[in-house]
Amino acid sequence: MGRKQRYTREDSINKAMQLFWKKGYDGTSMKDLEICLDMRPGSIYASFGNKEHFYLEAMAFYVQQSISDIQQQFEQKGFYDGIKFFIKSRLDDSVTPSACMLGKTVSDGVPENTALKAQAGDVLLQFEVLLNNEMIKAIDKGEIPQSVNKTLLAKFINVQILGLRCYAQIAQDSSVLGSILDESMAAIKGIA
Amino acid sequence: MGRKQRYTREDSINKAMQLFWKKGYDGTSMKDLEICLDMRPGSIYASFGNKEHFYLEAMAFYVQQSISDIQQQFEQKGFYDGIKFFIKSRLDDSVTPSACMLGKTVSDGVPENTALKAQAGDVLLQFEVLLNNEMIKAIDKGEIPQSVNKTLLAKFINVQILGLRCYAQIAQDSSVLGSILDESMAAIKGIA
DNA sequence: CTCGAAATTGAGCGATCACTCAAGTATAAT
DNA sequence: ATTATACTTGAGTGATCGCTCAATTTCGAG
Repeated sequence: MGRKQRYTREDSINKAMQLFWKKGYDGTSMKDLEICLDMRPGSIYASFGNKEHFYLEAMAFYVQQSISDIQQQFEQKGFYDGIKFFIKSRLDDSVTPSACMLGKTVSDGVPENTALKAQAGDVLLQFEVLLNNEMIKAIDKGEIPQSVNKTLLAKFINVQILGLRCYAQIAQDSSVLGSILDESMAAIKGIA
Repeated sequence: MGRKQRYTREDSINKAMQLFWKKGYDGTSMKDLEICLDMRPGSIYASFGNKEHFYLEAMAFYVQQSISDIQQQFEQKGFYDGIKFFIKSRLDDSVTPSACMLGKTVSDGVPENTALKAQAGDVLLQFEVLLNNEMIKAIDKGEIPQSVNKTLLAKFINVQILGLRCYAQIAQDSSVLGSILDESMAAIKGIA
């Protein structure tokens, strides 16, 4: 009994994620979301609580997608090339923002919304754990030497991703981005 | 004749810069600025036009300070150590944000305020010209080899700075930041 | 067809936003 | 003192903000 849902939750979160990602937390108004989702305020609040909670869900969705994507890259291409093509696909993508949503969230002003920054920061650090685990697999396969400082390398990779994806926003052509990425990859391999 | 100024322009811009830098464009309200500067809206608008123009001036002030600072570092410490200590002093500074104001501006949402992003992006690219010129001096001094790809190295350095300063916002302790910076510096020297 | 449950709606709330401008105040020359 | 000028003031503008909730619509079960 009861009325049918007009919207699937996942589709709404996906659309909201893209908007939040592009325009940021403060830059996205509820009115923007109403238009983007074709939902009225009452429906949005019934489904997602408030704006902050909605952003948290959107960010969690972003993370889920990113993680499943990079793990797929690792399976297909190994450690180094997995990282390389994960980054490359984001630098080349012209429909979604090139910058990392987590990096943007961490940098985004408003110390009032500490919960958003805290979650973004936490997830960024969790990503290093994922990298750590993948390095262990790569060591088993002999792709990278056992001597590598895994913790440091994971952080260095994070810095490269944040830097490249931030820089991609101002880079003129994508071929130069490819060259910088090559240097970053060389530096990553140099640590091992 | 006429009334004396209660505020010096430079001091007001400096205070506004710190606020904008910390809270971002959207995150900073005119009310925030009124309190921070101890000025009433009329005075602010008479002196600085509107919020967007004020931000542009604050960003220009930020750039001016950064440039004079890094050039001083270059003079005192040479090319590599100049860069290293320029970054290090920003990573360690606990009073101003560790993130680069230009990077934050470029990442900040709101595609409406394209002027802000455009200026931030332009200045970031101009910074590469400054690095280029400094490399030429360093080549003359024999600090770096003539064979270096100056354009690429300048962009790579930009990526390192943006990445490190973004990451600094989530890093727990500063000693690990120093280690990552060391790796970045090794990578920079590796390109030459 | 009736009725209760589930889902959606949108007018409208108080608060805050960027911004304006007529009025007030302090200064130096006359 | 008077006056012209430079500077500051803050109440108030309409617009937009995040958000609420009583009313409406749409469904399945009886």
